[in-house]
Amino acid sequence: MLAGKETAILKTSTRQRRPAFDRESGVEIARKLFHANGYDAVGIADLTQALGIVPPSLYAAYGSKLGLFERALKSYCANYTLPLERYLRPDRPPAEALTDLMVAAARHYTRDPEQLGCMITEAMQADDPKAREVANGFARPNIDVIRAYVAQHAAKKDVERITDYVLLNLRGLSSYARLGYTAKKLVDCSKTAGRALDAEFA
Amino acid sequence: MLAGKETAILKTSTRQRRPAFDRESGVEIARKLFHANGYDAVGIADLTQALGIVPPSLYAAYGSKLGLFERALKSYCANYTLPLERYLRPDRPPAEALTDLMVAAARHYTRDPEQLGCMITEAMQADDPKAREVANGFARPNIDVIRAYVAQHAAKKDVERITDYVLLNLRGLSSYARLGYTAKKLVDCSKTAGRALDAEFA
DNA sequence: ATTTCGATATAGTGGTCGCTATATAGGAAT
DNA sequence: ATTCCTATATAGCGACCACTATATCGAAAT
Repeated sequence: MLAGKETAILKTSTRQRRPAFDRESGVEIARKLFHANGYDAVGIADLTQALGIVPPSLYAAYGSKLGLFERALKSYCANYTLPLERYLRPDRPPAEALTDLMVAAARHYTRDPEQLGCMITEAMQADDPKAREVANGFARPNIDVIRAYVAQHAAKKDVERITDYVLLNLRGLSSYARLGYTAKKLVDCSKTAGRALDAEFA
Repeated sequence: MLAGKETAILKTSTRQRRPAFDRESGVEIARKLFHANGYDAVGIADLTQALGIVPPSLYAAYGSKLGLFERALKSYCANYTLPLERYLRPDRPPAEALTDLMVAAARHYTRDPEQLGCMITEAMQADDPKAREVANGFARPNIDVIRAYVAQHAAKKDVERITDYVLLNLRGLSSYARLGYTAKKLVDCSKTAGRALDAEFA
């Protein structure tokens, strides 16, 4: 290689060098972007611009777009999901607890107009198969918590059906939140959905 | 321009010319592709390959990707959606009719593993805003049919809430169908959802 | 003071996106 | 037979995609 002389042409005076950026706060910024727009719709350019860095820094820090997304989802799970246990206390009437959970989800999913819906739920529907897989991994523990709670209160043959029903409504709430439905409308939907649970657990 | 001579270099012997393609069957092929994969995930290259044509033919025939998608959705609405009127007969018990509708949707959305869910519902969640707008246009009449049916049987103050609940469950069914849930699971969800309607209309 | 090493910078990779400028083929009209 | 007109063909547009080869900077270690 005789590249030594050529590369020396680079002007050294105009190069601006920033201090190393904070990777944790970078994850938070990425989380907001991914939550607001979805995995597919957020590009590397969007991310680097929002983080105030250039692509190589992003790849050095997070490995790939998917790697950054995974960290963003992890942060979401740790700090921004509904506290399921707060609603699903083992001694509560189950229909009431599950209804409260859905009502809380309705409010949670519409809390911030730039963070509508459930980030995990929406990511499970991404076009990118790897992003879906990551999202499924984060969803599973939460699903298991709900199923385990239902299993404590329903006949064995009904557990899967009731769990599916609750999950399906949560997914509907997330989708409708993203479509712009108001908190009131979604809360009404949750309460209506709860009436089926009243009947199931009567 | 002195391009006359240069372009004469094109070999005229190897050019294969196909007969004009059938635009209506092209729409059907596109409908399947869009339904199976979603608007965003289907590219012009996928479409032209499936139709056996080259891009300029596609644009001459349909104007744009969005134009073709619009025709595909129109075909879907005309020939492949649930016949709402068949379930929502004005003289039926409303909880029964709406439950039947949801059960039928559960089966309909899982009928063909390559055409899972409702094409309109899914398109309303596309990343492309124009595709969403088109989908909303096709969704509205169907929503109105359901709302009008509910309005015939429920108190005025409950119409919107019950309609939203049914629509939210239909959306959930479509999403879960696409995630691979079996027809049986979705039918169970529909029946469970129906129990809320039993209570509402009691 | 010198070396080392990690994090930044510039600049660009090959690939795909939706879309089109231009030319040629073939049938219909004259 | 010549002229149109339409629908095809080749070839490629500029923009964006996720990602990276390479160089230089700056601080820590020696």
